[in-house]
Amino acid sequence: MEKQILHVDVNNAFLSWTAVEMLKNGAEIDIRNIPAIIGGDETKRSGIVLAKSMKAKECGIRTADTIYQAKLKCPGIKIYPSNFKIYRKYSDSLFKLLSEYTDKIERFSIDECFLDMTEYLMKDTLLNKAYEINRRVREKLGFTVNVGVAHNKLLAKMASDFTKPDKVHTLFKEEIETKMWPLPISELFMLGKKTVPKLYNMQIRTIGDLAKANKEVLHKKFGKHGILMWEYANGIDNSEVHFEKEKPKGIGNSITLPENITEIEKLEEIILALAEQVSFRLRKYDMLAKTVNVQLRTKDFEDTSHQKKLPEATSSTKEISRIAKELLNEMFHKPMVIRLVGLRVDNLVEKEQIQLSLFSNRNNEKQEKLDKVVDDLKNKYGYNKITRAGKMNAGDYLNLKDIKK
DNA sequence: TCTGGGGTCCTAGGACCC
DNA sequence: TCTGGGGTCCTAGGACCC
Repeated sequence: MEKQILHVDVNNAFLSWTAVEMLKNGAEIDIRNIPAIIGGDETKRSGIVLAKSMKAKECGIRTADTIYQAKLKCPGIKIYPSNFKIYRKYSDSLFKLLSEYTDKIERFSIDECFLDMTEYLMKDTLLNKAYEINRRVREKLGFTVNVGVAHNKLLAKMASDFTKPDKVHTLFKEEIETKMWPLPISELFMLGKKTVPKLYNMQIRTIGDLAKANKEVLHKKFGKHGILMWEYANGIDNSEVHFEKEKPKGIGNSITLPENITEIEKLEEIILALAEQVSFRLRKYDMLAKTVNVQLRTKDFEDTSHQKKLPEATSSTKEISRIAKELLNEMFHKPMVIRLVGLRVDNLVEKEQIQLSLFSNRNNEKQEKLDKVVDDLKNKYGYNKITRAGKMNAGDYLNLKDIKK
């Protein structure tokens, strides 16, 4: 049976949400109507554009531009800081409203949802629902969304990306040729900046070109990705709306350092702070990790990473930081100049499953209790207030405000 | 004061086993 | 004296997404 899918995409999410919040707090101006961006902090060397207003877009500003570039393109641009706590709040309000339409919602990202509306079989009914969602979000929540309507997720997502803002678009099978095939391949979901030039060299410029290209040639040249892009170009996507909450497959935190670091001792302090952060999040999910991974980025943007599989899954801060330090020492050699340090854990398993099948040892139990005491304090008084005694506060380097869910 | 941070999935090569 | 070959696990790196 054919599915009925909606894709709901918030227009300029971070900027719109900031605008709504500012208006609520009595602001005179609506930053959606002026050249404005949400940007990182240049003094912390995280100066990139996270979101832009339509007027900023007209200046040629793109997401992920540096703030520096944005100022060149549009002198006088207004810049506002990001605030993920607020984004979460508005994202939740959207999700709640959409939940009135179906339980089968997949939260694809903080500002995008897929809805499986297969219960609305009549095309007119489905379209009416799409328009109703579009209108009610605007009226009740104060920001706008695009809604894409189609028979699968890929086409719904492509549709919501057509003209913006505050629009409803359809992309049914019979519309693929006229609405999607003329678009440049760069518009196709999953075609990024590495693949697009390669396709250009093969004289494949539009999504239509790709749709008509030889599938086997693409397979040979791009592997699985080649098959995927050919299917997407032809509007083929049989994936389901994953409406059930999924456990994370990995958890990581990384930090671009305010200043480059050349001393391994300092890197170790950062690693410790990251380990506290990552293992805290891991324990919040009641999960254990089997793999620890450390990433370094040099001043020249060269990335390296080392990882290690553990003999036993763990969520202990001490254990994770111990492994991470080993990995760091493997990777680091003088005279490296480090810009970014990252720590992530992968191969996660649920704690319950492990504990049933393993003898727990005394030492682990003690460590677990210690971690729990610290976690409870952090949950009660806020993450930043509580740090391990002894060390200088490596957390000072880290931007910890966003990690609490 | 140029280039974030959090994810998922895939690939290729080496080790190891039968 | 001509070096199989398939399968799995692990690691490092890369591509893509928002």
